[in-house]
Amino acid sequence: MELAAVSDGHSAQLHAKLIKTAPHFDSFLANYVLRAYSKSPRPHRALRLFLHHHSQPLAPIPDRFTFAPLLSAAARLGCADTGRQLHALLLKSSLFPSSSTQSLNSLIHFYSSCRLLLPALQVFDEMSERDVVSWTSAISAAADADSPRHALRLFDSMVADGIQPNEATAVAALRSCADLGALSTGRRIHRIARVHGFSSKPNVATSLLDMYAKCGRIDLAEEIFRGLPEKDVFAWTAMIFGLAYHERSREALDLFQDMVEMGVQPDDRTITALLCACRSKAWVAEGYRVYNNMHKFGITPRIQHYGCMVDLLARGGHLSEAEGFIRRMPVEPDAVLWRTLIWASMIHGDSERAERLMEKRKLLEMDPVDSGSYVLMGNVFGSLGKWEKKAKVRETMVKRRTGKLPGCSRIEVNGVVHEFEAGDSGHPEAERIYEKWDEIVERLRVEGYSPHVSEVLLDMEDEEKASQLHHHSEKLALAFGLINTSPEEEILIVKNLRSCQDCHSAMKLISRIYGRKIMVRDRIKFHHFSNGCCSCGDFW
DNA sequence: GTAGGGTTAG
Repeated sequence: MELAAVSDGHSAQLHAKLIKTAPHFDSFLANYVLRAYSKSPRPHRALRLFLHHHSQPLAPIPDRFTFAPLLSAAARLGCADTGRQLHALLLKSSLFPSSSTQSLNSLIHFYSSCRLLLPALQVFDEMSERDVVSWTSAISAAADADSPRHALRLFDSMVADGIQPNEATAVAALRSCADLGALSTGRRIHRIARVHGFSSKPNVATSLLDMYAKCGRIDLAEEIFRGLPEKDVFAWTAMIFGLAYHERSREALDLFQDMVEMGVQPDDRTITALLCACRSKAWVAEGYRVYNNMHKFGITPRIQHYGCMVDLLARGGHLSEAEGFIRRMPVEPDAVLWRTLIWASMIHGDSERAERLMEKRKLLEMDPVDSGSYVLMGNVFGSLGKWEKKAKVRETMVKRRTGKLPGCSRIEVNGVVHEFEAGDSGHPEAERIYEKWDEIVERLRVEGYSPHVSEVLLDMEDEEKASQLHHHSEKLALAFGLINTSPEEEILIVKNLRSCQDCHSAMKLISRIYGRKIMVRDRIKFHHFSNGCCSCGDFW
């Protein structure tokens, strides 16, 4: 009875009483309380109780059930140092290395929660015995740390090791497939889930729905959605996002109406999905309507909602309105938000505004590790013909060694995901890919295509600019796809940035010349290219 | 009496 109260985490008196009676506390009871605290709204109480025990002469002895709740509390609190100390304590304890699998599983999860992928994988690598939770924790860690290819490699190793995936494994692996656009791998996981009978569990079904939508099969996503007997906010939101991603904005907004009529309470992500639907069609009035109605659902706008609104206004050319919107919003704008407006200013030909915002906002100081700001600044200076300034930005970027990839494209062929960067020559088939692209360029030229050299904001000759454009990552991925897929197959390319003008024009023509259906998923929407046209109607 | 798990502005 009393312990049930502890699990609510609200009973301070009971906590004090438990601490006083510590000498009578055996390990079983102590672990029970630690577990209850770690799951409560105040997980730090678990850590405090453990520390208290540690200083007692008759303290309960830590056993194989003790570390998991502590590490889980440290993970929830994001206490990296506390978790590291627990790690050290665990290694020193008599529990290690025997009967430590569960504790080490929690340790993997702890490192992953603190965004420390390498230590998480190191713990996993050094484990003498791994169960399904160890594998799943490692796969989730990789998936969370933007290493979806690594996550899928781990998934394959797990299956090869004869460990059966469960629901949690499927969810983590499906998220990686969704990230990568790895449709055939996603389908394989769907089959596994069906065989094991958990494909209709709400969390798995939502992951499947999301995976199909992000892998270009919105039809299969809808099929799963329709088949769900109970649709919760996760399922509705994932479906609305999917429709928005595929530019079926009207249906996305209508689906939201259905959701509300069904009595399902939207959350802040549902609103984000709606705003994305409005943005992709440049529906300013609809966007404002969604934004102004948020409070009716008890939802306070957050930076992502402001971000969508600014993008909606700025991309539609309402630059001053977007800037005013940023100045009036009650939260501090971040680098992403300023970049959105600066980028839109540049593409709408207002490079002066772009430069003013950039310099005034000290963009590079806001987020010095994200290469996005450097690339954008370089582009703005390029558009103004300020080559020295552009060179200087580039120099700073190299000096600071910013980690993130500026642009890459991925394509799955025969169940394997291939990744390309601009000008990439690292792929084993690089030579064939470049030859293929030369052939494509020749056919494009016959059809009257000329490269959009004005898009290359570098101080160089047109010929060199054309060569730069030709080696954009999505073109390399496409050339690879054309070589390695059969003519009736639809090609899906996943890009981490927005589409560029030249690639967009080229994709349209290639879809006609080669008679292929090509899908490009960029940062914000799907482009379905077919017979010389794109579903986005050339607005993005 | 164990650990991990669905949608998320660019």
